[in-house]
Amino acid sequence: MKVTLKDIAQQSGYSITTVSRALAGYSDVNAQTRQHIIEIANALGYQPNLLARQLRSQRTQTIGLIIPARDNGFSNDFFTQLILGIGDAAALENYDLLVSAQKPGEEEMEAYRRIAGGNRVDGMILARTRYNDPRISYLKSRDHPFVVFGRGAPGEDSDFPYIDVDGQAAIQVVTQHIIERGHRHIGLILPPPDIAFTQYRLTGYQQALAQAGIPYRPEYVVNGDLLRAGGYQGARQLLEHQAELTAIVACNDLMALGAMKAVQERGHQVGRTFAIAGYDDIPAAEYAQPPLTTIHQPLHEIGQRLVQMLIKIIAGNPPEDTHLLLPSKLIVRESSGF
Amino acid sequence: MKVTLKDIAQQSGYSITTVSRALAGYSDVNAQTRQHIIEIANALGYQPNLLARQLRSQRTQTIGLIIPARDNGFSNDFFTQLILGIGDAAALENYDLLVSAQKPGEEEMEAYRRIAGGNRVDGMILARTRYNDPRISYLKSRDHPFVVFGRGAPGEDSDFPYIDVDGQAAIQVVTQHIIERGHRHIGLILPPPDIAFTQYRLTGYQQALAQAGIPYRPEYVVNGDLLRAGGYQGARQLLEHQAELTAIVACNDLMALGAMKAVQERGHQVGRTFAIAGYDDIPAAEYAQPPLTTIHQPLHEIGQRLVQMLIKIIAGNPPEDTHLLLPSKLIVRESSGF
DNA sequence: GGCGTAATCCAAAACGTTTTGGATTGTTTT
DNA sequence: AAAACAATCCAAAACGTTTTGGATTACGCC
Repeated sequence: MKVTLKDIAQQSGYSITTVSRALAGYSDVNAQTRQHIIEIANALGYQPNLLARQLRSQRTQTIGLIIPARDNGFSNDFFTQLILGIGDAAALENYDLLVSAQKPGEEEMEAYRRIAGGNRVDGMILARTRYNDPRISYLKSRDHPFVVFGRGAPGEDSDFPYIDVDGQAAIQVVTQHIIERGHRHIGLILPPPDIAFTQYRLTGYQQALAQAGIPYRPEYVVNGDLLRAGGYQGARQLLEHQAELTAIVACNDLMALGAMKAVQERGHQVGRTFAIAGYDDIPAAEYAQPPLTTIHQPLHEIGQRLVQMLIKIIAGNPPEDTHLLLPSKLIVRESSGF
Repeated sequence: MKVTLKDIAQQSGYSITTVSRALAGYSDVNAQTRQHIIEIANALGYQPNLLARQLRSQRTQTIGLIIPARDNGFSNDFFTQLILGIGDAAALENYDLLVSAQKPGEEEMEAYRRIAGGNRVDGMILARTRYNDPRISYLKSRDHPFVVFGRGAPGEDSDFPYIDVDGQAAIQVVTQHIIERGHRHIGLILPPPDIAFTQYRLTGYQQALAQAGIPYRPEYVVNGDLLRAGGYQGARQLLEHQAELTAIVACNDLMALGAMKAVQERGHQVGRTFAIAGYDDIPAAEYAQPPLTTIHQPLHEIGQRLVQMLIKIIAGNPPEDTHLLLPSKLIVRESSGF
């Protein structure tokens, strides 16, 4: 049977209060008494009921995280990596993780209401910000602690705590790298337009072009679904209408791999006659043929920082700077040439 | 501020009991009253406090899962895939997931005690069984519902609910496939010996050899750490002392990829003069050069079945068969020859 | 003897639900 | 007119903690 404080109290002859305080280490209980109580607790295999403790103390030591359910059309590589980083960091701080898989949409909002509104967690971590994100408005309106991986889109005011990678700079750097390899006609495969970071990536691309004195041509830019299929289709579309292209930058690795296939099918030699670059540095990027030039984000570190920032916010002393922009790293591999 | 049943009771003039029963849909409350109460609840933005509900009703609608923290030396591809499967299935059944990242060892056991013993979850899912697994003994002794992905090792009695993939058959099939390609000197890179499934894999390998009339030679078998480095080292060791080898079967893809590197460094052409196969079908396997022949496990389906079985056990009516052995699939790619 | 102080203990309230076991009406049946 | 019944409501207990605000005792000091 479950053993409770009451059982220990009866067994030891002390009150529930004293047992509780003995086990919690308060100084107003006699050393011998405490010893005695601890022994009984161990003998009975006492484990505190965390629900009761949480209800009473109004703290859960838990962080909530809602991830997209599988069939949403997005790659999950990204989220699973993030979960690991968050999970590791949370464990170090003695927090657990409450995870719920939901499709974006009404069910997802319902999960936010249930988990955040239902007091199951002390704070939440969101990712992949969308335009006018209803999750953010909800949490803000409820005054529920949260941090976000990803700023709002350029137009929006991002007055919520976030950590982001400077995707604009990253795409600029990778585009610049492609330009340095001698390319002038460079296609771009963007994420869907409702994702908040899409605009930053486009701007980075435009900046690199401008810096090199290459005119920006909108017909070189398409949107993809962040999956391999989207990259494949996007690349085919580009190649069909813009035969002069000799390079493509894709906004994530899966799309880059899809694009690589389309480019190869068209007879180009990726890495020799055609350059391709991605973004994310997923494990498959390293093993692609040719290996994919890409942008590496420190996901594990990001997870840790998200947790640390959230915990400070929960504790009521948010860090001075709740808007963190982390740098990423260009990983040059063979797909962008030699 | 948080709005509770009490607030709705005051606002509406009814008692807390009636408010609770109205919202829960009991038939002993007048239709108009219910309507009125529901309206007030909505107006106030009422969200039930789940901690209180769980404490009172002794059900949490939550499944616990403890994953290895990052620096444990194992690949996490496997676990993250599993989390997604479990998360999706759990969401469908209206369960949430409580995840904690812990290094195997005393801290991990502590987490089991805290989470299972502390009433935070209705049941737990374990994976990667070890010899004489202390987690299993603990949960059994506590009578806490759980299911395991992975049987006990051959010698042990696996009298706990589990779902496993028939790794013995899988390795037999892949070894057989290599033999059919004409190889007679086939190395094997096993997982560490303390993992429960290691023995099954070895047996499958031996069976395939025996079936083909090839003598088993223990010097063809080494253990690796389930990481790329382990595969690399294992393969180097094999090649150094057993120069006659023309093929290597590795017990997971990461080790296979490491082995591939070692083999290539030695001047062999993988897929032509040398065959390599892995196990897991991680995303990188498809993109490896050459693409890796491997074993695909239906991880998403496994996650779903684990959840369904666990939920039945929690409800008190375990399914007839709590020992499920699922088949896997051989994925033939170029690394095993043409 | 009265008073302050320190050490040790505990009853009761509180966290926010759900459930139990009626209580109170009004209506129908005998 | 009494009895049975249906409809509607609710007070109080319970889940297992933590915390508040003392109570009790023993002791030293004036």
